[in-house]
Amino acid sequence: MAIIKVQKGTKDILPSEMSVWHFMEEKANEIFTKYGAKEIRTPIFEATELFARGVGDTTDIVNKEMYTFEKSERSLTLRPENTAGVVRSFIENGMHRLSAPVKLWYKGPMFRYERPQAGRQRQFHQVGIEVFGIKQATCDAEIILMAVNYLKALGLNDLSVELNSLGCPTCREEFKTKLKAVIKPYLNDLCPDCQARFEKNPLRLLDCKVEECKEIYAKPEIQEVIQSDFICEDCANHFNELKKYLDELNINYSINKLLVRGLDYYNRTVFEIKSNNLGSQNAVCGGGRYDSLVKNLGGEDTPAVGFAMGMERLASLIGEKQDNRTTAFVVSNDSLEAIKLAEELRQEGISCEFDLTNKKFTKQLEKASKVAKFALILGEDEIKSNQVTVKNLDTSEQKTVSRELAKNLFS
RNA sequence: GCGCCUGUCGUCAAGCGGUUAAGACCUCGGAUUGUGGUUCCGAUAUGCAUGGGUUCGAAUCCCAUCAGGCGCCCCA
Repeated sequence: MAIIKVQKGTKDILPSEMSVWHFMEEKANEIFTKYGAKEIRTPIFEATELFARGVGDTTDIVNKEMYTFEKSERSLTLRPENTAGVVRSFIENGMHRLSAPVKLWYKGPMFRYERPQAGRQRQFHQVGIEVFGIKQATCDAEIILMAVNYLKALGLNDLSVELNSLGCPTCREEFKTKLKAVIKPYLNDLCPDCQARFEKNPLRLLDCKVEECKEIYAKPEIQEVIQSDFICEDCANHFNELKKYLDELNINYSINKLLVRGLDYYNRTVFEIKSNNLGSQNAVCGGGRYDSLVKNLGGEDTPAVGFAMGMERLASLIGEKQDNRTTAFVVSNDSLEAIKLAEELRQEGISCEFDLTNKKFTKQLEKASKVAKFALILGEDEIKSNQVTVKNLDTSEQKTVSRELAKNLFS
């Protein structure tokens, strides 16, 4: 009979990898809590409309990557990202009445129907944070600080922060109009993708990888528009303030005018953190400001900033696997005494196993050396004298002591 | 959705049109019989992703499907 396999683009996270995942999750809790953030868990599926209105129905994520299904005449969708869900919860639970800022962090699985490749799956995990209620650039700075410090806490380096400002809807529209005007004469020479982008998302034209397109965008009159600081005075002030904070905080970053981000809700600050040790899917963190999303989803007008990180990508950078051996393994041919001793130790908080099949002594010791740090030898002599021999399986040192003292020897 | 590459035991693999489909690790059993991770024996693919072809003969060549990798698109 054919075996059933994991679905394309999904993966088991196996016991041998679990220490890395616990590490990422514990650090997230530890670091984000330091900044006053609280964890929130929202449902895996939401109304399809939430994502259409939230993420934006011109985006690829909504157009072709969602897992959508019908149930009882409702259209439901597995969340492709968690910002929309968190915003929904923020509105629904009246969190705008809480004292600002409201800082919410989350972790969990997301679903996108994409062609899998290295660093990209159909079910993947993100950790992220959303901060509501602050329009000042201090908040943008603090968000970036949180991201950088979290990555640092994971022991990651060789990362670069890229930053851009998209302006506000008003100045961005002006820029789009100008950009389209200079590019229009060359429209027929552009690649098919770019021709589609021209209407859909002109800002994305700029980072096309096709040579012919790059040549066109390199033309002086187009470069002039691209390099121009199109953003309005308010937006420019906001951006300058953010840069000042980052400079003072010694956070290295580079300005990337081509950094756009694919989700519709961003305005002003956008940023990405990339690793130089990944393949083409090298962004480990993406985020930015989204001042109109809460209002667009029916809430009070509330500014917000957030980011999300891909945990599989982080895990592949952390890499190292930790020792997940059981602490102790009871070696004894008296199963009853063995199970009793093992249970005593578990009550003391020590992880402990013993041989359930009552194999020969040498086999049990061999087994112990494979799965545990210490062997607890419990033979006839030890049982009689209420003692146990504790053997360190790495150093081969051993000591016979009373049962009460045995638990102090594991370290 | 598009382009290129790959698919042999749980894992890493040899194999290049005719072999009993190497080898290593892991796992399991045994020897040494209260001291393991060293050593020594032994077990483990009637099968080469799946389905079709070509051939006297296919893991080896061809086609399709599926899966994986890499790149594009997009994104974490």
